Amino acid sequence: MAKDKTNIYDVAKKAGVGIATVSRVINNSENVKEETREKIIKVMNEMDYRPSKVAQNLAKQQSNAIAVILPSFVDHFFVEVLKGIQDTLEKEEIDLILYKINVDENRISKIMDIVHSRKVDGIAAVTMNISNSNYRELLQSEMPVVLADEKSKNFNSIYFDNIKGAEMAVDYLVNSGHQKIAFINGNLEHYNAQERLKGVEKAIKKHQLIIEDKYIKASDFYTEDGYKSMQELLEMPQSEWPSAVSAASDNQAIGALQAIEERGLKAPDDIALIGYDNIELAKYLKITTIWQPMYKLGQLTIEVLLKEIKGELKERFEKELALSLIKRETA
Amino acid sequence: MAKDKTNIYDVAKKAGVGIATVSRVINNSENVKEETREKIIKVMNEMDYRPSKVAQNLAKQQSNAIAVILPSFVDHFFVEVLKGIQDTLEKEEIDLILYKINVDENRISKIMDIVHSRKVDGIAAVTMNISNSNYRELLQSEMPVVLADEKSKNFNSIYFDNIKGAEMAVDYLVNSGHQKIAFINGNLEHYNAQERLKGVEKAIKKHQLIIEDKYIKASDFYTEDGYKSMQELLEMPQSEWPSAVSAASDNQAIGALQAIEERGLKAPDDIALIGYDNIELAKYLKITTIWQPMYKLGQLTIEVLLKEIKGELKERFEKELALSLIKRETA
DNA sequence: CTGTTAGCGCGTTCAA
DNA sequence: TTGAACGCGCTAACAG
Repeated sequence: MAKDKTNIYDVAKKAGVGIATVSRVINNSENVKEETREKIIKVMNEMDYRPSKVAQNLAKQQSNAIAVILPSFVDHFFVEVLKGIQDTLEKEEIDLILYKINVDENRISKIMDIVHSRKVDGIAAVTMNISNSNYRELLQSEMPVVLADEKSKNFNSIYFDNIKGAEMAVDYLVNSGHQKIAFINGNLEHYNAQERLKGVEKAIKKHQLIIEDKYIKASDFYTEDGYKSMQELLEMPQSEWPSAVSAASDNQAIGALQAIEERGLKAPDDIALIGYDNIELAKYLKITTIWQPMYKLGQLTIEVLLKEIKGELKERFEKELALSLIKRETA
Repeated sequence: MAKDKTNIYDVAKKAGVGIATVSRVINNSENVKEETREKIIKVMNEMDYRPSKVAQNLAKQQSNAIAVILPSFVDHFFVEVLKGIQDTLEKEEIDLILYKINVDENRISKIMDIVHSRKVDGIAAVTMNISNSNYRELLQSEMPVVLADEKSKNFNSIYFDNIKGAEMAVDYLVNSGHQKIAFINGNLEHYNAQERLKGVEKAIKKHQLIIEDKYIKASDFYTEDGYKSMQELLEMPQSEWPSAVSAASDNQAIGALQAIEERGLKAPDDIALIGYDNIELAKYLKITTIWQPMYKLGQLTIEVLLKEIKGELKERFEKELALSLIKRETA
């Protein structure tokens, strides 16, 4: 195979200098005579030469790229986080390699694959629940890591208080006069779902109410899950219907809303409904919800990761992002 | 800096073989005695060795990664395309590097940066309007490229018929009895917007109607643009209001819907509204729209790109994906 | 200021 | 079946 890409030797030869000097101008080193620099730049342009990132990576032992690991591309929550990530990354000259790891896969193992590939300088893992697994290997690898949407004592982490969020939702419903409240939760394998259940129970207890098991649903965080759960609720005799429903995600709330409207009912008149996340859809569907600042989560995650990569982070970073209730029309 | 990563030499030494043999088992070469292979695998596991992708890339002159270039992370259109891309890529062991190129940037130049970086084996460029620019350099680079949402005679391309789509929308409105139709277009710098305008004009002419300039708006494809355009329309005397509006994107349609409802009006009773794209939001907001199969676009794009990379594509690939009208409640 | 040389970690002939 | 040696393209001492 004839070599077709011009390399640093070609440039050096044509410019009549050594490759080190060419390398110096590539890397904007100070110690190059202005005259020489200009000449080399001229030659590089003539030959349309650009250094091979791959070779640079190998030599420098760094890649100018980070990995972003997501559990899903479907969920608007993650899309919003991704926006924050991308916008922040755009300012730097750093590539974004996107990985999706499904819930049923061995997360740590997959992440270690990424670590060992040397393709990235750091990893942002979103909602990966690493902390409960055998993360030692990852820790020891000394790869810069930031966990987003997950609290951790061992890694940098930026997270929300799920207990508080769920509690806020129920508080709001109770303060609006509701007593019979149902909770449509996500999959309890998710730590976030467990926490939110705790928050609901805490609030219920605080208000000296009780919540029967039949009012607690748990499937997954998606729209269809919310739809089904709401249907089940509405299949009960009307006298047993909850007067308000709290969903663990806006996606579920949207599904629930569908189920409500299909019955000819309305939120909040017949059944009040509150979501969780504040995805864009919630705004247009006017769903009252708990706002998790996802964009900011992505933004901050990258800022911290970049600092860690540059060695500017002196100690483990840990931060809780504040939640807030967005009052709209469904509750 | 002490070397901390175990490399192929470490493995070879510990296993008492040459690095070539280790390399052979890494790459599943046939010509290795079973006994030797097992021993090497054992050692690799013990040392938790994994080959450096970067070094492999440099040696093999390929990267097992592709670039996906998008104009935006915000737009649901692109998110949907991205889903199709990711799902298709997931089956292969190929990394996805995401690039965003803004409209005001020199696209070809940016793309050539990616080409020369050697970080990817192929490029999927979505809605990049490469064909009108000076693409020769890209063509000559022989980098596998697929253009998505853009028709091209020089690159593999998968696209929609924008003229037909806009025409379908207007046809539908006219057939529903509307005569005074407004068109909220995207930025005319986009080829797609130009085409859609043509489609509208074609349909109007076909039905022997006329469309006054004041009924043709052009800003950008986003929600706020649709909102503003609709506001302008509604600022005219009520007698001059269009009875139906066709928007060039669902985002615009959503904004337009907002403007309509804020005035206490309803679609379709007061003003009929049809969108374009069929993003998820449109479904929940019950917006009648023209469906561009975005997911399929992403899927097919990657399939073609992978074939091209593998050298299985004998000739330039070109395909138009069919549009369809999704009737819902706003028109 | 500049050139030589030795890596970076792996793939791949070419002999053996 | 195997191993030695060279090449991939570039960076980083080191010497000059």
